[in-house]
Amino acid sequence: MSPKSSRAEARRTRAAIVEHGVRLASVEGLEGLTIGRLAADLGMSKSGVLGHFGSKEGLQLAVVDEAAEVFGREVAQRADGTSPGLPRLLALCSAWITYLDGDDVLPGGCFFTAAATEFDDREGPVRDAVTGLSTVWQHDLRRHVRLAVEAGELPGDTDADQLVFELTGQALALHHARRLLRDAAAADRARRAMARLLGHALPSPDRAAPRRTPAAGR
Amino acid sequence: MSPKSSRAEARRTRAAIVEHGVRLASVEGLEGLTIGRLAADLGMSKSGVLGHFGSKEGLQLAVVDEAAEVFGREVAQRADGTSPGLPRLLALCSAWITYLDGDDVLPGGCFFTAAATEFDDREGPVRDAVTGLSTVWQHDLRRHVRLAVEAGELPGDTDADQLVFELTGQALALHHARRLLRDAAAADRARRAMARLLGHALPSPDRAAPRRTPAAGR
DNA sequence: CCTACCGATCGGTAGG
DNA sequence: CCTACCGATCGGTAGG
Repeated sequence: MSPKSSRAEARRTRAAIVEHGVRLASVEGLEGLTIGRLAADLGMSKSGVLGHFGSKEGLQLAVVDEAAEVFGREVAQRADGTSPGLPRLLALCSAWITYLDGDDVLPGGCFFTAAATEFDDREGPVRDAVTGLSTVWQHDLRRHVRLAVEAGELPGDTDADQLVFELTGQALALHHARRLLRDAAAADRARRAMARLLGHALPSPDRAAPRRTPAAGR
Repeated sequence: MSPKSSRAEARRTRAAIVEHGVRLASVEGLEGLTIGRLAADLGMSKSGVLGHFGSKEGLQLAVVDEAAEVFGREVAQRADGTSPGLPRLLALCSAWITYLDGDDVLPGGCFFTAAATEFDDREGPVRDAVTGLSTVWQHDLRRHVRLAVEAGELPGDTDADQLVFELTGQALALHHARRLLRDAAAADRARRAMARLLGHALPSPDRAAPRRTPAAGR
């Protein structure tokens, strides 16, 4: 009866499931995410939810994809207007800290930090997806470290892998201090640590991703 | 019929449950740890297991306590023979890295790294226990940082909280790289990062905790 | 420490 | 997308 495409409606339903799923999973974990809870929250039947994914593992994989989109939107894309190399690296780290410190994106904080420890002892497609996205992010950071070295913005003897390892450590320490220990100073500590590692101050959170030239600024 | 004290037997049974529980929880998580699985693995009935703890939460708390003992034995106590201040700090960090890098202590790696992200969004006694033990460990490290500063072994303007934050980050980065990404170079990276933060090389893993003076060495 | 049991919920299927 | 259902397992209790 409805003139609207049922496929479009199905797509929207699926999107709603996945969006709520990533929120639930950020709190309860990917394994603690249940089809029944998801169905109840969305006013659907369990089989209505499951039909979009085939199995719980299919649902988990869709949620990991959605989490990657959230991370891309909240971190990677916020540095889009900056030049490759050190400026991009500083903008990425600043956005990363803002994302990890914030309460407004996902209720349980960074999905990947939680999924990493939850799945590091398992095998299978979900673990592989989490690992793959972590690797992509590290490669992204390393690429800009190398560009910064080539441009003379970082010392010539910089060990790119080591630097990315240590930056990642500060992000993980921020998650730990902010969410487990509820330390409000954690973001400042991470910011200071990363700035020292990079030899340059990080841009302030509010202006992390200027889309135009600084001439437009105050 | 048995002349042995049934209380002593009950204590041994409880210890066996808790020891296996911490191993299971290091892999499956504290929430993924189930009474039924524990009972099956130990050849007991579920109620036989549950009787020792009253509830799943009681079991979880006992497992957290056991994990603290494992950490104390594998890390803190390995530095017992060193002098307070910088030598202790270096020995603690070296033992910490060895523990995080190893596969021989718990099958799922460091219990607390996993429990921290699993429980940071929950409330209740289990979360409080995990948080408390993390805090105690950080205070322990900070104490030796301060002693090192007072002894002139670290610069006078050292920010002890900041240094502990950054050391923790390297430990977390090691867990992430070693267990999720299966990077065999992770321990070396953490070792290098911590050595730079402390301005001194870490003692080698095998001699992390000499009980006597170096004169006894080779 | 056991057997026997409880209601609730799990992931998933049949059939529409 | 639904109802109706499946066997398995969850944490926990009664009673011994």
